[in-house]
Amino acid sequence: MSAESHPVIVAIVGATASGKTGLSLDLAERLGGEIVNTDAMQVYRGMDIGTAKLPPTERRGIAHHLLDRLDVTETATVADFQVWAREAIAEIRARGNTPVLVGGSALYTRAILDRFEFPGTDESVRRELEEELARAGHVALHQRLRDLDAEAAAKIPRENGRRIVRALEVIALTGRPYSASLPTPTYADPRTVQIGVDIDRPTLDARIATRVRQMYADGLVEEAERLDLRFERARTASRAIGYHDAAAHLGGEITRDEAIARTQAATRRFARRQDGWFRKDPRVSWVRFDDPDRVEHALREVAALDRSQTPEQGGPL
RNA sequence: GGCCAGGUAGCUCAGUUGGUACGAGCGACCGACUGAAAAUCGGUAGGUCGGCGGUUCGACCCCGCCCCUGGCCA
Repeated sequence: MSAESHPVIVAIVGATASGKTGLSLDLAERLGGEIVNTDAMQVYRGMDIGTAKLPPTERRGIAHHLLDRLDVTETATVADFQVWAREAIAEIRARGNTPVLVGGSALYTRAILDRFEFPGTDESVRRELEEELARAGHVALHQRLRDLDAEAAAKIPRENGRRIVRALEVIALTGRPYSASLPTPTYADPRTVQIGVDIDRPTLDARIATRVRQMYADGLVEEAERLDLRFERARTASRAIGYHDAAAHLGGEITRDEAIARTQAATRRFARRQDGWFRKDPRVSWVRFDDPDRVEHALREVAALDRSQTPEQGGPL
């Protein structure tokens, strides 16, 4: 297949509950697309209600990739996801279909779309640093980082133990300084378009409130009980919003209403953070969540890119 | 109706032995972000300290009355 006929990569971004899913299905239908999940938590099998995973019956016969890939006891990582997603995109394009990425994990999306390389990891190095963090505290570790890599230390807050540990890990592994800031966004494949779903906060907050209540009606508490996401056995999956609140209610620590309120608040905060990520990316084209012509607008963006790119510029990933 | 406890930031509560609140957590708002990212972390804005009178140089803290909340007794 020649480069110029390679379908454009489309990514739908935006806050949770903004309406990304519906738009992505419409676009996939119109473009001959397949969906690639870019949500860090929907990769887990069994985490359905709490992650608002689209049930198979509602997928309109469109292929969905990178859902249900891991057991909750496994650790999801951006680096793995980057590889999987790029493989999926290449396969979809090889079939002549358009990859439509959908999800709210901004770092995942950037890692897939942009030139973005991860320096590697080592379990024992990491564990040692984490133990040291717990033992000596973040001030001591930050001091050490400053001795080894003053530039990284200046960019990573002293209080952020997590990022300090990662910086020290990379330095230990590569012997080189750690780049503590994000690279200038550059698409790995120029034939990429990002569509953001724009929604006002009062409406978004109302949707989040409704969604969480619906999750409880649909059996989130039972799902949480079934999955048993204790941190010791589900290091990453246990961090998903909603499950610990449901578990706390299950354990009688808080009422159902308190659990719902907490999850709604956490989801709101999450949505704000997501929005911040996508808003500052100038490459995103925004469509209003309630614009009757949003699908047409999005299609126009894709078509515009198709026209403007020459074959030489648009190589496959 | 009587007694007790309490009314301090949007919420839950600290606190001042009378000298114009170091308030805290949560929330809200803004921001950072390269292998857990639905994570991790930083910053900012919010208070006539229930109301009205009194005592005092000065009261959120003392006195009186009133209103509200919870509990107990009738």
